[in-house]
Amino acid sequence: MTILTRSFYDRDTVDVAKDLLGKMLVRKIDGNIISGVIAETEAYRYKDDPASHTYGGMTERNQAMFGQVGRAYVYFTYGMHYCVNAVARSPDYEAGAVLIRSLVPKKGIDFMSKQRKIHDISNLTNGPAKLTQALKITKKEYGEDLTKRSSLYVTDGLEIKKSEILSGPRIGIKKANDKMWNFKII
DNA sequence: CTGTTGATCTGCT
DNA sequence: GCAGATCAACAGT
Repeated sequence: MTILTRSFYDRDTVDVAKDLLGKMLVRKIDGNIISGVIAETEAYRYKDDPASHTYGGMTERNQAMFGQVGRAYVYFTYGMHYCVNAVARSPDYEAGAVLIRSLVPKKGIDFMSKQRKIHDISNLTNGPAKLTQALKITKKEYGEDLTKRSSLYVTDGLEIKKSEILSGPRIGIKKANDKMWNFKII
């Protein structure tokens, strides 16, 4: 498995969201290797996207989305949940990131079960806040470099054909529902 | 400072 | 289907 290079994230946020489907998200922690195939993503941009955290400018919380591409943007929401994004945008664009919504567990299923305190594999990482809990991703991973063999990175995975990608409106948001920026594998 | 809202999940009805 | 957990950003006072 080869790690995706910085240039992979150096393109339009929506294109990167599509291309991340089928790739492997790898987490190294306490000597454990945990990995899963990315099965669902959402693109979030900037001024043309009222639903994005960055709409309205940079804040202390969202500054990672304005920073170097290929890094992790982790945010806290609803008082108890973390969600993880990969910073991605074309070079002439100010901000953007891809929310990783769902994984198919591959390695480290024992570790994930322990984190989530459940044994139902199909319920382990099928939601944005579930997968961060399963992979033990917190604000410590804010800004982690996904293009290096660090504690969190993304590698090559399955080949996904265009006909296998389903797009639709993003889930759980009320603004900008005309943007079909949710992508998943059939 | 105060009140509202939210890229969520769980558990109960 | 809906309440509850519980916090950061933001708009308003």
